[in-house]
Amino acid sequence: MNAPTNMFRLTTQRQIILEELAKVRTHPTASELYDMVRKRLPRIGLGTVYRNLELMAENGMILKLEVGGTQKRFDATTDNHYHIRCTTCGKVDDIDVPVADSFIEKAGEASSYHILGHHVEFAGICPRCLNSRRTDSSY
Amino acid sequence: MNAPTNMFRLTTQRQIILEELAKVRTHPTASELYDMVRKRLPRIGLGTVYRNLELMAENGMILKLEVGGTQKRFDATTDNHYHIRCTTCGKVDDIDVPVADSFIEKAGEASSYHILGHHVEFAGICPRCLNSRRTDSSY
DNA sequence: CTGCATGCAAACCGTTTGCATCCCC
DNA sequence: GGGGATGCAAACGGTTTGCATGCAG
Repeated sequence: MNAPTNMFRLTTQRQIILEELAKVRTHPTASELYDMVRKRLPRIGLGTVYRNLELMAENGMILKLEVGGTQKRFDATTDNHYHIRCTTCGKVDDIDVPVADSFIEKAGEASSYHILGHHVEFAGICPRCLNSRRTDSSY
Repeated sequence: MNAPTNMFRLTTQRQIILEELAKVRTHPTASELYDMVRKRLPRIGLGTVYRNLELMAENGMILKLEVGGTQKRFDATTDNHYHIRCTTCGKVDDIDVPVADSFIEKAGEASSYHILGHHVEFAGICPRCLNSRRTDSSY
């Protein structure tokens, strides 16, 4: 048999979803991405976006971020890095805190699980939300 | 006015939900907890469980874990500690890796957010799932 | 021609909410 | 008696899925 053809086809939809995701640093949700993609492919279905994001995540082409909040978010940068989520507006940004690979080692010692990876999520309030909170004393 | 009465009443339902949650180390989902509570209060409604878990989380009596996976999980231990989630069966356990408070400091330097906290989640395969995988080479 | 991929819409599942009733203060 | 809490069921929002059609290889 020849070169494995089990790699999925790069259809127009897949290409554009990937392009739009790579364009932004904001880790959009599926429906945010849907809106972005729809500007270029008005007839695409939301199901197609979900299906392909799922597929690409399985293939390691993108990251599915299972962070807090109600919706899943997607990330075109696949190497491990940490995130910060605004507890007020829900936005998720990258944060430039060095990845602590030593964590994996410690986790291996501390647990009987077979460790696969780790993720750090900071919680905070983004500058924009901070600004609109001058009269609030709830933190 | 006298002592603030804005603390909610400790109804039977609330007490039992809290007790059942404190009993286990497994960070149950709302409906797992519902099943546990129902053994003692057969007529309790799922809505009541959700409502009270939400309330208790707001009051800092319990933790709402916004970890990966589709369902939220709850934790009666409120001090910061890290978790590990089995990517196969979805179970979430505590993991005894020391909390890196220095993270908060680094995050403050690295970001323009007002940092509130952080959470570390390890991913792995739990011993039980490892066992039922002898013939699998997918990792 | 054949099969994978798509668009569409309905189903699904976890969670939230409206409302009538209940119960504690 | 009054206000919060409950049980119940319906609504909700995000995600998944079934199916007929479309399109690339």
